[in-house]
Amino acid sequence: MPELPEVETVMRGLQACLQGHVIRHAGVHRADLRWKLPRGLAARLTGARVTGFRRRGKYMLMRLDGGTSVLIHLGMSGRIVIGRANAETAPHEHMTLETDDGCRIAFIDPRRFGSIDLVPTEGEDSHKLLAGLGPEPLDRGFTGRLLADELAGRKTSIKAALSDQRVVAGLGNIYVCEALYRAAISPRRIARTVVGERAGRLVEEIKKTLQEAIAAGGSSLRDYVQPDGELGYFQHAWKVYDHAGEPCERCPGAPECRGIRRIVQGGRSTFYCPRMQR
DNA sequence: CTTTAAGCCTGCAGGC
DNA sequence: TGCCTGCAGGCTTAAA
Repeated sequence: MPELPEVETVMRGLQACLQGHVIRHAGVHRADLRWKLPRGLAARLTGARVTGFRRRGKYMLMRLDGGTSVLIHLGMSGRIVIGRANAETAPHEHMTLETDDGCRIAFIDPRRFGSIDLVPTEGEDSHKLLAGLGPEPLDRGFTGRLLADELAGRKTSIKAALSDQRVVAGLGNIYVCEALYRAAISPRRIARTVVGERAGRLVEEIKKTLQEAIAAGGSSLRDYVQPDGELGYFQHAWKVYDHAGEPCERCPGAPECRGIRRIVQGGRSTFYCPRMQR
C-alpha cells in the first residue's frame, strides 16, 4: 500500500532524524521478511554515520559512511515509527535503530512483504531490485513521449501497464486509479493506444496527483501513518479509489452517468467512471 | 518478447 | 461472542 508518495513521506521523516547522525545501536529481531535479511546487517549499521537518502520508485536508500547503502522496501504493510530511545517494543518490530541523540527508529511490518538489503553505494542502481525499474514519474524527463514509448507494443490494459514498475516506477493501485480518472482515460483502454496528447495529459495528471499526495503526507489506509504517527490525509482527496457506487464529480447532472464503478483487473480492484473515462 | 496466475503474509470486515 | 471466508496488493517466479 505504500506507494511513491507514502515512501517519499517516510523517507523525509527518516532523513529528519537520521541524516548526519551516528547509529549507536541496531537490532534485527526477525530476519525472515520478503527475503532473508542480509547477514551482518546489524553489525554494518552499528556505529555507522548516515550520510544521505534517496528514493527510487517505492524503494528507499539510506546511505552510510563507508560506502554502503541500506535498501528498504515497505511492501504492503511496512511502517517506520520514530520515537525516543526508551520506547516500548511494538508488535512486528523487525528492526530497530537508535541514534546518538536518543532517537529510536522501528521498522514494523505485520505482513512481512517488505525487505531490507545492503548494496554498495557506488552502483546502487545495479541492485537486482532496482535495475529493471522504469522512469521516475516526477523527473523532468518523464514526458508523454517517453510514456508512449514505454507503452508501445503493450496489449494489456493501461491500468495494468501503469501498475508495472518497469513501465514507470512508484505507482500502485490507488494512484493509478486516481491519475486515470483525472486524465479521463479508461483503465480498460489498451496500453499501446495511449499516445500523443492523451499520453501527455496522463503524464501531467500522474505528476500532479503524486505531488499533491506528497504535500498531504500520503494516503492513510489501514496500516499507513507517517513516521511521526501523523496520518497522511490524501485519502480525503481520492475521487474514485474506494468510492464505488458514489456519483462521479466530473459528470454533473448527466443522467447516463451511473457513478463510480468497481471492476477487477488482474485480480485487483479498479475504480473508474465508465461514462467519462475513455 | 509479452502476459497471466500463483504464492507469499497478516489483519480486518462481513456473514452466519 | 466467535468462527470462517474473502479481501487487501507489491513483487517474484514460473508457465503459457
